[in-house]
Amino acid sequence: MKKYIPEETVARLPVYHRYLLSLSKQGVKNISSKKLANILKINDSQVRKDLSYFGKLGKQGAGYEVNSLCTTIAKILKLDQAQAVCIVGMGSLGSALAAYKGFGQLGLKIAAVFDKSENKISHTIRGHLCHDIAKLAAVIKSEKIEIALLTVPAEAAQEIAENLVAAGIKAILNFTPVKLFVTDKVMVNNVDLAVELKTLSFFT
Amino acid sequence: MKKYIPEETVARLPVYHRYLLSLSKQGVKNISSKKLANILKINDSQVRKDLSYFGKLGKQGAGYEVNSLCTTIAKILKLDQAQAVCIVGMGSLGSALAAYKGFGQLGLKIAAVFDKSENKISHTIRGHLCHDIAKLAAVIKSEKIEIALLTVPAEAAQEIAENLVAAGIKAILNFTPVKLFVTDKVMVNNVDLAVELKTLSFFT
DNA sequence: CTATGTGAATGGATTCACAGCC
DNA sequence: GGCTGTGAATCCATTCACATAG
Repeated sequence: MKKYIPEETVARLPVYHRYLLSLSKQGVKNISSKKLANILKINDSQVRKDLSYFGKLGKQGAGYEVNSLCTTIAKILKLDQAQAVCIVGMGSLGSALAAYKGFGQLGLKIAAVFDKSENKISHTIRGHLCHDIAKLAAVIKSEKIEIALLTVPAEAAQEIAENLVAAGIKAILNFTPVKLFVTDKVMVNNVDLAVELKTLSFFT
Repeated sequence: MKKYIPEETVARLPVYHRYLLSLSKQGVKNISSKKLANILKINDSQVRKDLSYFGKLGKQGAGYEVNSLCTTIAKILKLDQAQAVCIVGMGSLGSALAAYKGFGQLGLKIAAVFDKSENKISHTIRGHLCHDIAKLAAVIKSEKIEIALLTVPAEAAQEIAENLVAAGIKAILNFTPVKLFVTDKVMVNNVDLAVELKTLSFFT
């Protein structure tokens, strides 16, 4: 078990988990790093090094036991814990996310959604009661929310991010095109469709 | 002008462009790599190195001229060209993307949308006539489409990606959780919400 | 003999540091 | 003085290669 784990490694864990789950359903008992790597089109020592950050999970000569590895990764990623998340900003993207069925499988639960608009507050959107964004801190604390999906307009992003941090949020998935400036104790991941699309068009 | 440009550099260009555009609107004439870097929370020599891949764009002692740099980046990213894109798979995500207003600003135009379902084909979805996915190749060729957004179910992803490549697509933005196996002449970028969310929950 | 776990080597992006120009 | 452009140095993830275990 190492102290420092590269973010790239953590980002591959969900991929390993997804494939191990399907192997498990197919009744496969064991798999080698080489086979796993071939399927995922990566290097086999990458698989071994990634997994070794979390202990000696395999058996020399035999490979990795599918079910137990799957469970171990699920624990590492806290897929067994039903973590509370909130969605801040109920525009078209926020609403679409609120309707996303996959949260449960990911060990996540939408515990609150927020907007500042009068005609959304206190209404139910995609099955979730919309709170006034002014009550962000109170709801985040009472619901013990640690992860926020930020889907507000760009102009509001930085200020609301600061409110989220002050309220005790530990991680933000930022869908706005703004580079958020927050303490590095808070993890920020960015999903920026415009960047993805523009980058692609360079390569055509 | 160098031969090889790191993908990371290309991914930062849209970010530079977005900020330069807002500076331009504010009437700012010049900016130094240091100021730009401070705003974007990156290193100033990173900014200079990135830009230097595309020529000597700045002036020593004076920095970069905002408007001309903005235009130069727009050209590099082909934002001035109205490239044709298609969306393959008109489920909830595909439909949400079809409704996205930002394509025009990005120099992109939705030239076609596809689905295989009888009750979508030949219907108009979010203002776009839905084509039969069986006619993928013909429409891609006639509309000169080079970029595809892939929003089909996971099971179908690899097969359809192969069809897209065969039809002459140059870049795929892959929203499915499947690692696509295609010739490396085709650029593939992945947007995987499940990976983003699971990665975040590790860090809480 | 098979396959893991890991130190060493590699490769590529980031950062430093400074020569050169305004 | 101020600031760019860039070779050199550094940092860090990936890959290699092998000692070790089953």
